[in-house]
Order: sequence, then structure tokens, then C-alpha cells
Amino acid sequence: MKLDDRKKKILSSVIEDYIISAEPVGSKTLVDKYNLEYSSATIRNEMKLLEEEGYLEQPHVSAGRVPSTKGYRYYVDNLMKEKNLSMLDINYINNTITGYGDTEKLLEQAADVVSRILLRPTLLTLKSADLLEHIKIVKISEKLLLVVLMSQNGTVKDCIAKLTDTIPDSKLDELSEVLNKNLSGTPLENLHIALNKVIENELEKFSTILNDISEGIKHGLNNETKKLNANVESILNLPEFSDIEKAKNFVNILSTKDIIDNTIESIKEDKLGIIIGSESKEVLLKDYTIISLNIEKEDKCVGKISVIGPKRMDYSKTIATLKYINRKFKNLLPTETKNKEREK
Amino acid sequence: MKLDDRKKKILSSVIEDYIISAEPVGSKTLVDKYNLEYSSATIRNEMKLLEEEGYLEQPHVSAGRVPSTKGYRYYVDNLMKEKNLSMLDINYINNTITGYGDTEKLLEQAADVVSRILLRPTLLTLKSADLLEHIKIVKISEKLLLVVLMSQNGTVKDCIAKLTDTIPDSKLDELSEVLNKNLSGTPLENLHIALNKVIENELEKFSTILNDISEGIKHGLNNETKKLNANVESILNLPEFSDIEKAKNFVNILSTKDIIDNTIESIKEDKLGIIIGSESKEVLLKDYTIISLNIEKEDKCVGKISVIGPKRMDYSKTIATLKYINRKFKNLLPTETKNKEREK
DNA sequence: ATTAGCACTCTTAAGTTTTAAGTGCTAAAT
DNA sequence: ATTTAGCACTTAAAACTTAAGAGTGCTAAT
Repeated sequence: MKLDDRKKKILSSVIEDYIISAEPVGSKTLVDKYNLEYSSATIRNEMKLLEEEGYLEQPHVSAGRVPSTKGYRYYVDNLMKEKNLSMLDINYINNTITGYGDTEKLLEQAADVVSRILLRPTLLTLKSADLLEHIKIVKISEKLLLVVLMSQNGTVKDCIAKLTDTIPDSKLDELSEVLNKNLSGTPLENLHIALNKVIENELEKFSTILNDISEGIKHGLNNETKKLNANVESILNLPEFSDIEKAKNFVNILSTKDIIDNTIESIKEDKLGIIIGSESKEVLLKDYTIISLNIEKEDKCVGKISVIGPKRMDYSKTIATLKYINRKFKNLLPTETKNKEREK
Repeated sequence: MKLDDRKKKILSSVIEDYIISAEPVGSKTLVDKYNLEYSSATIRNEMKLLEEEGYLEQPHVSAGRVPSTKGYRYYVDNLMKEKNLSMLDINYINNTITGYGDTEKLLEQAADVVSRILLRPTLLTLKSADLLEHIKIVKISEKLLLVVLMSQNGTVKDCIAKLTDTIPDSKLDELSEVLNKNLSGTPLENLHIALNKVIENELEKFSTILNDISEGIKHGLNNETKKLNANVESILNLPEFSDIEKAKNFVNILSTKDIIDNTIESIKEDKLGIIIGSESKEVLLKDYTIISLNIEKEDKCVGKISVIGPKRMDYSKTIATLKYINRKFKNLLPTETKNKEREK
């Protein structure tokens, strides 16, 4: 398990070259491109040992070496130098995520910007256990109400309620108040059920209109907001997908919720999680890496942004980007009690 | 320009076979699959004539025939039978577009469902000239306001305003009222400019808070909502994109706003527009067809849904789907004055 | 311990042959 | 005057063959 300095140097050179070139790396290439003070023969010997130890793989006998899952893992844990983001990327992030919008909007912006910087698809997983903070009813017309829901995680949702009967303006505030008293703290996904229960118990006089609102909420909250992915087409440019069958396969993985879900869930709440190839239990992910960031608000996880792509990934840049996003969100998410001035 | 019955039959058979198979259609295939009461030799002669007239094309001398732009056009205008949607598709549409949500949400749902039924990407173009109908201010916390904007087209937008100073609850309604009086009817994209003007002219006492709101609106309204596309990955399954370069090329077209914009704009307001290959001025679109539907609300166009893909498209099903969507929207879009019961 | 040198393996590219699809034309049949 | 059978011809795609190139592993020399 111990690698001497020369092996480390060779391993990280192979990985860094492969990350860029996507071609198996040979001993000659290493001598030419990286200033290794050994001959190609020595490097060949070392690479053979690294392969025997499981850090490198050889697609076929006359090819160079490719990093294995174990190799990438060793690189990420021990060899990788943390890169700084370029000014270009920093500006891109800051100009895109300006802090206006509710939590969900901000998370979407972040998932998108990360995807475009790293040229990989990203997935946004919203934390499902989001509780109602505040509800507000706004009249649109005689027969239409706008129901604005604000959650404790800071997400705002609009629902449309179609009224069977009209309601006088004077009653609206009373209605809002009653709803807030009864529903605040309810998980969003149970909201319409809870509302129905409220109707049964005590609010007979509003029953028709509450039914309409309940129906509106049911349809308006797309419970399936658990996931969303951005920029799938970016993968077309990756050499690993020059075979279109592989691209289709990858897209299938992306659109099958469970595959990635199961893998992501194993990530500790407080950490940036990296799952490389066969480290996932999911066999279909054996050629792919997922790097996932938990976004927190007041120490509660509100969502996850996951970068997914072939194992050949710019780990350093990916991690730098996600860490930057994480720091940005720390003083960004709107909170009830405090509201920091945004930094310039 | 006149085609006799036999030529018509042959042309439509070629097109219908090609739409399914994506392979050039030969005389033998036609005799075998379609019950044409002529020999392959006769059909060969006819196909040659159809080619000379420009309705068919031959990729190379030993291949079958492929429809030309002119051929597709003739088919669409004269030969095509209107298909009925399957119950499956109808149910899918009805279960997806339930009528809850603002105009923009409904349009997004429609663009998505159309894309999934037809297995082609769709583009949603929102009409930019949308005017403010109503504005409502809701307090989220001491230093945060939620600004809810309702447009005349029936779209609801939420913006977050970060306050420099606090505002007492009692002032909120006055503020809302003042804003409505001054801003209703303003085009959404000018809203924050108009607001700044209002501040200058008369609302000095609210000036700080109005500035904050103006800033929130500026960031919250993503003016670039002109377009959005769905389901790009569906194209990976089309045989025309088994060459990944072609797929990339197509994705590029999709993401270059102007290319499709220019073409779509030439479509008459009240019609379902079909632009086949070289009928577009845009050279890059010469192998693609766009079928575009205007969605109207109270006789005003609120958006366009465009299906785009290779010329080889199931024209009949595409048109049937869009027409169904169109009919659905007729009694769906929320309006200020009237509000029809939704059909069962 | 390192390296030059070379035989060996296997992939990829390039070139060649074969196969099969489909045509267009001619001459015969209707 | 149409229609059709039949066949020579063209071409693309598939199957095979050969050549080139990359990179290794091993041996023997440094």
C-alpha cells in the first residue's frame, strides 16, 4: 500500500495526462511531457509494479496505462494538489448566482453553472423534508386564487386554485391567517392531505374554498422535484462517448432515478462526497464518478448538487468549484432571522 | 406539378416507409410492403420521373429513393391523412397538463409532453411583450420581501427583494397599491426601469425600499426566458444521429438562438407552421424540419411550441399532437374575467 | 539500480475483394 | 401504348488481408 516518491510521481503523471488526453499513457509520453529523470525503461518497470498493485490498468498489451478506480482514489486522497479556480470561472459563478431568488432557484442556478464550468451533467437533489413556513393567498380574479407557499428551507412555490364559489376580499386575510395557524410546520408533500384534515375538523365554513385550495396545492407542488439534471448534451464532446451506444447508456443512467440516488445517499451529510467507479454498489456506475456537495442552510441540508461523468474527471477543478459554491451559499441563502449583507 | 394517382400513391408510400425505416426505399420494398398493383419495373420508371420532377432523391445510384423537401411538402399539403392520437397519448397529455399553474408553467408542461410523445426536442418561445397585470408584496422576514408579479398573459413570477431598511407591516398594503397604480400595464422587461422612474417622480418617501424592490425585480425576471428546450437526449436514438458529429451539429443548432428564431418568426400568428428543410432561409436547417404552434389566450399569442428534428418526421402525428394541445389550451389558460370549468 | 535495445503483441489504418442492393435500359408481353 | 421480365452495371457496405505503429517486457550491458 505504500508507494515511494517515484511511484507517486509516475502515478500522478499518468492520471493527469489521462485526464486531459483520454488516451492510455505510455512510458515514452511520460518522459517527454513530464520531466521525470528516469529512462522510459525504468518507468516501464515501475508502471508494471503499479499495475500489479492495482493502481493502473492496461487495455491491451501494446497500449499505455490507464488509471484504475484504486489509482484515482489514491490520487484524490494523497497526490492531488488543490487547484484554484480561474478568475473567469469565479466571475461566471458570481455573475450567475447573484443571490436573488428562493432557495430552489439558487440551487438550480448553481447546478447549472457548475455543469457549464466542468462540462459535465449535474444533478440537483432537493431535500424532500421541507416544512411549510408561511402561506399567503392572493386573489387573481373572481374565480382564481394564487397560493404562495414559503418553506422553511427558503423555497417559494406558487399554486393556482380554481374556485367553485367566489370569496369576498374581506375574507382573504382571515383565510390566510387560519391557514397559517393550522398548517405551518407541515411537510410540503403532505400539505394537501393536512389541509383536508383541517377542513374536516374545524373549518367547515371555508370548506368549499379550502377544497379548491387543496386541489391547487396538490397539482402545483410537483412532488417529483427530487431531481433535475442540466446540460446533458455536454457529454457529446467527451471522447468516451464517441461511441454513441455508450452515450445512450449514460443518458439512461442519468434518467433512472434510483441508480444515482442510492449512491448519493451514502454520502455523509457534512462532506463533499466522491464516489469513483466500482466504489458504488451500483454496477452500472462502475465507469463513472459522482462528486456530490451538500448545500446547507442553518446546519440543515437543503439540497445536493452532484457532478457526474466518466471516471476520467478533473477531480481537482471539480472539487475547487464545488467548494467555492459551498462557500458562496454559506452567506447567500435567505434566512428568516438574520440577513447578511451580500459581499461585493 | 400535377401528379397522377399512381405517382401520388408511390410518393406517399415512399415517404411513409422512409419515415419509419430511415432507409432509402427501393422499388422492390414498395411492391412487397404496400399493395401496389404494378411490377417493380413500372415503379422504377415512375420513381425516376418523380426524381426528375424533384419529389425524390437518390443518395447514390444503387440506393433506393429518399423524399426531397419538395416531396415532403407535397405530401404534407396533398397526400397526408390526418392521424388520430392514440388513447395512450391523449391520456398522457391530459394527466400532465391538468390546468393548474400559471401560463408559463402550462406551456412548459405542454412543450415537455409534446417532446416525449414525439421523441423530438421541443422549443418553447415565450412572447416577450408581456405586460404587468398586478403586483403584490409579501413580507418574508425583517429584511426580505417577496414580490409576486402577475402578467396579463397569466404568468406569475416571484422575485426576492433584499431590504436595506425595514418596513412596518402597516405600510405594505399602501406600498402594493401605489405600485399597482403606477406600474400596471408596463412591459415586464422594462419593469425595473419604470420603477426607477417612478421613484424619481413621486415616491420619494418609499425611495429606499423601492430601490431594493427594483433590484430584486431586475435579477428575478430572467429576461432570457425567450427559450427553453426539452429532451435533447431523445435524438440519440434517431438513426440520423448514429454519427455523433451530426448529433453535435444538431445540438449546436438548438443552442444557437438565432438560427431557429429567425425561421420560426416567419410563421403566421394564427397558424400551425411547418418549415421543411431548405424552405428555411437558414442553411444550417436544410436537413431539419420545424413544426411550430402558436398558443393563444384571448386571441393574443402568449407563446410558441416548436417541434424540431430531421426532415424525416411523423408529420401526421406531430400535427395531430399539436392540434390537440392547441384545443386543450383554448379552454385552459386562466383568464381574468372568465374561467371555464375544465372538461372531464 | 538503471537503461539501451530488441523481439513480440495487439490495435488501428489502409487497401483489397466480395457481396448485395437497386437501378436503368432493352426487348418482349400484354 | 403500357407494362414487365431480365440482365448488365454501379456503388456502398461488409468482410478480409496486409502493413504500420505504439508500447510493452525482457535480457544483457552499463
